[in-house]
Amino acid sequence: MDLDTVRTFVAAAEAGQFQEAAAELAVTQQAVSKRIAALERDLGVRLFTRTPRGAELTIDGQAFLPHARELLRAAERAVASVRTGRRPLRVDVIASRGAATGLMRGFHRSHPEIDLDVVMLFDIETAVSALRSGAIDASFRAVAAPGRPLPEDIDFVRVLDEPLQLLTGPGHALASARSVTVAQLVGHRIWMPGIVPGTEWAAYYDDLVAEFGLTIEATGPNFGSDVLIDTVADTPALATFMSEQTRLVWPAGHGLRRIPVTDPTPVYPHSLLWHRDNPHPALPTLRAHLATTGTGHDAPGTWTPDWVLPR
Amino acid sequence: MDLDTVRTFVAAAEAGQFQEAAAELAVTQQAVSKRIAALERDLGVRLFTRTPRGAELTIDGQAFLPHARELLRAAERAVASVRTGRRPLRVDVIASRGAATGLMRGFHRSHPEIDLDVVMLFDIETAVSALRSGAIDASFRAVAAPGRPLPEDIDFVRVLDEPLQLLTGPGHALASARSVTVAQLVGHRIWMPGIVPGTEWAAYYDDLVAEFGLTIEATGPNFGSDVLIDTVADTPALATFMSEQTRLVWPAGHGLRRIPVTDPTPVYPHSLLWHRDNPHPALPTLRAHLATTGTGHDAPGTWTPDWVLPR
DNA sequence: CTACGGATACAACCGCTGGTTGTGACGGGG
DNA sequence: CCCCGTCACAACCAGCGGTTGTATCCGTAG
Repeated sequence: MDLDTVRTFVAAAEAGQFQEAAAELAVTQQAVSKRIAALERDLGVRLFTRTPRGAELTIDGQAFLPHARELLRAAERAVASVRTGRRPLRVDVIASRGAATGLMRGFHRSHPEIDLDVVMLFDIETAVSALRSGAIDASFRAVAAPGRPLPEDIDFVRVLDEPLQLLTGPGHALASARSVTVAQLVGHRIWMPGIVPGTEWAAYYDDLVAEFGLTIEATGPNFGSDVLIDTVADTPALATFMSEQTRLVWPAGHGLRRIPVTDPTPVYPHSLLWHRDNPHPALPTLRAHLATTGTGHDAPGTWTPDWVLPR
Repeated sequence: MDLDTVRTFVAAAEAGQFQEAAAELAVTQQAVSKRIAALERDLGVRLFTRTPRGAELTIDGQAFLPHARELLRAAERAVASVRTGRRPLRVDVIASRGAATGLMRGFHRSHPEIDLDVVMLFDIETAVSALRSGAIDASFRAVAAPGRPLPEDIDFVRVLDEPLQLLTGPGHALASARSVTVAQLVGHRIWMPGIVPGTEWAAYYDDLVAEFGLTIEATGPNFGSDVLIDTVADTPALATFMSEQTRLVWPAGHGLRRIPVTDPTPVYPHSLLWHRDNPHPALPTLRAHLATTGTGHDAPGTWTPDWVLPR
C-alpha cells in the first residue's frame, strides 16, 4: 500500500468527487480513478459508489476513512521526528531498566502536547558529542565518568537518586531479611548481566566493588530481564541489583524478594545534561518539570561514587 | 513515502544488517540498499551508519524507528478495518449530536481490547439492509419508523431513552424558567436545522408537532452546531432542542440556558439493532454491556411516538 | 603480509507500475 | 431531448524499482 494512494482516498472522500480531488493533488482525474481502483483491488472491497455527480463512500469506505487519516498523521509524525528544526524533543535515556524512562513518562503525562522521542545511546561520551552536534536535546546520565571532565558548553542538574534494591529468589540466604546492609552482601554473588564495560554503569559497579568488597559478576551475555529474573528466582546462590522503581511484570508465586539495602543505600545518580545553546523550546519545560518532581540527592545514608559531580 | 520502504527500514534495523533484512523480505541486498538510500534522501538524514559488519542505526534512525513501527501498525489496522471476517465491530450511530456515540465511548472504555469502527448511515432502511448484508454489525436507531415493520431476522433492544432539553439564549422569553412544560412551548419557534426529511429524527419531530402543536422549523441547511448555538444565543425568538447528554463546548459567558422539559418529557428512544445470525464475537459483549448500562425506558412522565416498538 | 569472507555501494539493464492524453458511457437538469 | 459534468477504459510512454554483476572496504586467519 502506498501513502500517496491513501492521501488520494482521503482527498476524494473529502471532496465527494474524483475530479476535485485530482485538482487538489495536481494530477488528472484519470490518475485518481486508477489509484482508487488499485486501492479497492488491494483491499478487496469497494470504497466508493460512483454516481454521475461524483463518488460517495460505501460503508467500508466510511470505516476505512478514519484509519486512513490516522495513517497519514502517523506518516506526518514519522517525518517530523527527523526533520531538522522544530522536531520533537529528543532525549537520550540510559540503556537499562532505569528511572529515566519513568521520569520521561511523568513528563509526558503532565505535558502531553510536547512531542517526544526517546533514544538510547551507548555511553556518556556519545551522548555529549550528540548533545554538542544537536542530534539530541537532552540526556539522562550519571555525571561524569571518572577522569573525563564535562565540557564547558554542557550544562547539567542532578534530578534523581535511584536507590538499588536486592532481588533474590525464595531460596536465597538473605531471602527472609527485611533489609540488608552492604556489609552483609560481602561474599554473596551478585549477577548483573548486560553491563557493558566502558559505560557509566560499569564504572558505578566497579566503584561499588572497590569500596565495599562486593562480588559483582557484570559479565556474560544479556538475554533480557526475563532470563535474568528467571535465573535469580531459581538459583539460591544468585542475587541481583534492581532499581526500587522498576515495575516487575512477573507471574506471582515465583517467590521473588525485593530487599532494601542500607548502611549505606547505593543510589544511582541521574543527571539531566543539555547543551548550553540548545534552542529547543521544550527544553526549558523539561528542566522546569524535573526541578519540581526531582527528589533531593546525596541524602544521608546513601552512597554514590566519588567521581559523581555534586551539582 | 512508501510503506514497503518503511517495512524495509524496520527489518534492516531489527536485523542490524541489510543482507539479512533482504533475505527476510525476499529481495536482494542491493534492493534493500537502494530503498534505504532513497528513504534517507527523502528524509534528508542518514538513518544507518554502514560498517563492514552490517549497518547500525544513527541517532536519527533510532528516533525514526518507533514512528516507523507505529506507521506499519496503523497500516495494519487500516487494512483490518475492511477485511471480511474478523474485522473490527462495525457500529452505525445516528448522525446527530446523539447519545449513541456516548454509549459507544462507554463501551470502548470498559472494553478497550475490542476494535471498533463507527459509521453513520442515512436512515433506518439503509441500516437494516446493511445489517442484513453484514456490512455493519449493529446499529443505534429509533425502532421503527411508522408503517415500516422491522424484518424478522433483525433483533433489537431498547437501550436508552434520551431526554430532550430546551436550549435558549439569555434573551429568550423562557430563559429564566427552571423548567418548562410542553404546553408552554406552544407558539415558540424551535429551530432544528439539519433534520433530513425521511429519517427517524424527522418522523420523531413530526410526531411531536402533531401531538402537542409545537412550532418546529426543521428546515434550512445545517451549518454545524457552532452556527446553530451561536444563532440561538443571539436570537431571543429562537430556541432549539438538545440532548441532556450533549456536552457543549462553548465559551462561557454566552448566557446559554439548558431548560428541562416536562409534562411530558420528550425522550428519544435509542435501540440497538443487529442481525439474528451475525457471528461477530464482540456483538454479544456489546449487548451485555448495554444491558448493564442501559437505563430504563418508557418511564412515567416521558413521551415517545406511538410507532416506537416497546421492547 | 596476504588471502579470504562477509558486508555495502555502484553500474548497467529491463520489466512493469503509474502517469498522461484521448475517448466513451452514464445520468440529471434545463 | 440535448448538453454538461462525472467516472471508466484504452493506448502510450517515462521512470521507478527490481535484478545481476562487480568494486570496495575491513577484520581475521594463515
